[in-house]
Amino acid sequence: MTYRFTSSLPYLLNRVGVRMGELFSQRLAEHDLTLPMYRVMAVLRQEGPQRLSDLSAMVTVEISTLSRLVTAMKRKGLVSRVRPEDNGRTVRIDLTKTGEKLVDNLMPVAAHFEEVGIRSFSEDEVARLKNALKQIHENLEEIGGSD
Amino acid sequence: MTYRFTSSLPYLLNRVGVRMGELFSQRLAEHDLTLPMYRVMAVLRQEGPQRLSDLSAMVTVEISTLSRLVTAMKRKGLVSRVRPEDNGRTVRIDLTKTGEKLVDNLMPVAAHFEEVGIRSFSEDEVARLKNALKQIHENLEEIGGSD
DNA sequence: TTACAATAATTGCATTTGCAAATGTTGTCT
DNA sequence: AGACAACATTTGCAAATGCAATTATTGTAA
Repeated sequence: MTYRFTSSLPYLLNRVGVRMGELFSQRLAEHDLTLPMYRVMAVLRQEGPQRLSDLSAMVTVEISTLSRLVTAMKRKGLVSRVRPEDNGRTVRIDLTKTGEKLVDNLMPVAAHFEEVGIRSFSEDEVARLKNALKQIHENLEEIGGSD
Repeated sequence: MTYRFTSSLPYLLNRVGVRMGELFSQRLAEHDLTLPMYRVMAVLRQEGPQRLSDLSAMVTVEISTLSRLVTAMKRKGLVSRVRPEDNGRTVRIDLTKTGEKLVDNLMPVAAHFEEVGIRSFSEDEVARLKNALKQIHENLEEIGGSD
């Protein structure tokens, strides 16, 4: 069985990922938002306030990039950035009311695009797909970049 | 049933996609290559010479970005860029012998990482997963960015 | 308590990216 | 043939990204 690049997992993943991102980004642009900004807000909405490094792991974005992104979001009034008095080297990022309202409006839009993508699938198939993606991620976590 | 961002398809897709990319990129760096460069080479290897715009669609990379990327790859001797005499507004990108050998060495490495990711799956499950990803892409293609 | 390692976040700088505008080429309509 | 639209690629420029170095704080061991 020969290896076909266009049937490889990274290729297929990247392709749908980029496509979904493009579609949603067009909507986000109407609110002067970028996809990474939305992701940050969505994580904060779901998980509550986070340290920068934890946020970085959750949204899969380089920490230095994220630091600057948070600065921009703070300027827009979407998040707050506080240094807790009990640990002055960390920073606590939280959603503002504005950010909260915004992300609450946007999540249904994201849900819609997802709906379009999986339109032709049964609930069971969707569940299997998502579990597979989680499992793959776990399998990949096991190798630290050495193997 | 409430919407969970971290269970959403875009999130899960992005997460594994980025992770796989990071792992493979480390290997590519040893050859002074980037992930987009590898993708270009892999597509050319599989599909043969391509016009820039076709290549752009295949690798899901902005055409202007790709134009510059091809320039860099040409400088490295990985690809050639020829303007066909029968159509002077297109450009024909092709792998050089060097590029061909390189990508032939790298594809097994890519296959290995894929293997690690799907280690715990049956062949049948993998096939279903890949079909699902193709199907989702098709479903998303149907909306041109308006809906 | 002082010195030093470890952790967390930010910043400098070079590279990459993406949009829009520009360039060059082919097709079409009169 | 001439004018103009459509297509394919490239380039200008501003914004985003990633790595390495820097700054600041906390933990630890003598």
